[in-house]
Amino acid sequence: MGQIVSKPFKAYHHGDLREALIQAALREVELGGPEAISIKALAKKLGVSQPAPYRHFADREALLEAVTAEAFRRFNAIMREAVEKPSKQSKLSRFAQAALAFGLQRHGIYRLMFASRTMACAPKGSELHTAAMETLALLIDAFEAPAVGLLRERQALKIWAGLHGIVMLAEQGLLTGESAQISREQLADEIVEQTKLALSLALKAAEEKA
Amino acid sequence: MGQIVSKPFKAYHHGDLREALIQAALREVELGGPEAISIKALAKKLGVSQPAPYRHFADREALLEAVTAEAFRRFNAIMREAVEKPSKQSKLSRFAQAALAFGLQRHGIYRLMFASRTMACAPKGSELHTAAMETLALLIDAFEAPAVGLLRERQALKIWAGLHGIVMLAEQGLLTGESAQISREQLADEIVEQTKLALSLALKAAEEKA
DNA sequence: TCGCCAAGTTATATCATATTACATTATCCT
DNA sequence: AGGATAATGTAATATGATATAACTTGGCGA
Repeated sequence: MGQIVSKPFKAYHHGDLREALIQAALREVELGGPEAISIKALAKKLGVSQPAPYRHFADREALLEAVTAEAFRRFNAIMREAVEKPSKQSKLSRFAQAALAFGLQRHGIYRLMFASRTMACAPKGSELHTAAMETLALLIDAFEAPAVGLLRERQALKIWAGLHGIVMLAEQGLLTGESAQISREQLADEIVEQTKLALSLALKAAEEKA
Repeated sequence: MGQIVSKPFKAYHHGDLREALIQAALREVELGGPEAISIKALAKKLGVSQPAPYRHFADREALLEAVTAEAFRRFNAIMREAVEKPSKQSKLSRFAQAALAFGLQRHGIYRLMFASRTMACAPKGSELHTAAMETLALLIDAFEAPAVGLLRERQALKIWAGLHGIVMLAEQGLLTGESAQISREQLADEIVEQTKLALSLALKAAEEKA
């Protein structure tokens, strides 16, 4: 679509600066995380003046929001794909491994989505918050268990928290056990499995009551 | 000790600017997190010139490191106390609840310790990394189970990740389930319990093998 | 085609980090 | 005691980022 690339002699108008900013910012975030985004640097890299971006975004925070939204679009697509793709593992396990891989490999973007001021400030009904809740919905959906909504949701939150914790702690260098290195993937799998077990036990208990 | 307070007429020398900076910074962090620390603002608040802090810290990052170290000292003390204190709950549960409470109530400081660039950059043998590993050691210690070191460590890491995930997601506003609000404390307890269960099952399996 | 408006530009205000050169006090050594 | 010297403060300034104001350009519709 908006491939304006074929214009080396600088036109006064960029073509689609807004989109170009988002894409360039995403690249920066991937490397250095949210704090690596600098309006000034982006403008320079795109060959426009520093204030130009302010025509498209009220301030740095607004740009971050747009970038985060785009990041969520991509991330949720990847998660959806991971869950759909047929494999020997369970949907839940595939979701967990895909999320873990994304969080570790593209950690800058992951942090933007799940550990940034931008998200923390996003109010409950906002586009961003909704996008994040969509991720959660995918996770809940990946539970191939005949569980009541609320019970299943609780387990999903436990898994989400566990995965998030693994990603964040690993990147902080805090997941290194005493002696042996413990596989983060295996840790994630154990969390999935033990939570599945907890769910089935809770279901059995509820059944016996009835 | 260094209570220099009783000197309203400004002396040329502050008395103990280094310590004062750390304490003032801790207060700032408690409210606004790591990024709320501004050398300039701190200097102003303490009534010294902007460059004065640089006599005691090479740069902003160095100050953050010192603040983080102090934060860990306090946090680990609180965790130790929580584990020791006799109560009906298990040590592990007490640890979990205390850590959760700290992470939610003093979230700025928590982030400095467990989700800051400062910590991410701390090399493996550093004071900071060691302090964090001490926290993990306390958690492992709270496991009142006759488990082999490595197996117990794995479970501890799962719990740690789960707790960390709860704290971080909650503060991001992402722990809100669809309809009902789910207690974070209860969620933490469930993680502790299901991990305990996983440990006992793993022990039993290992026993049967022998 | 004329004029308007979206999207650029230059210039500038503000603020934070950090360095340099200078000033003052504390301390230590004879 | 007293003077050199190190420690700790200040003033002045460079650098780099966000953001705003006022001006300019050029595409597009009436």
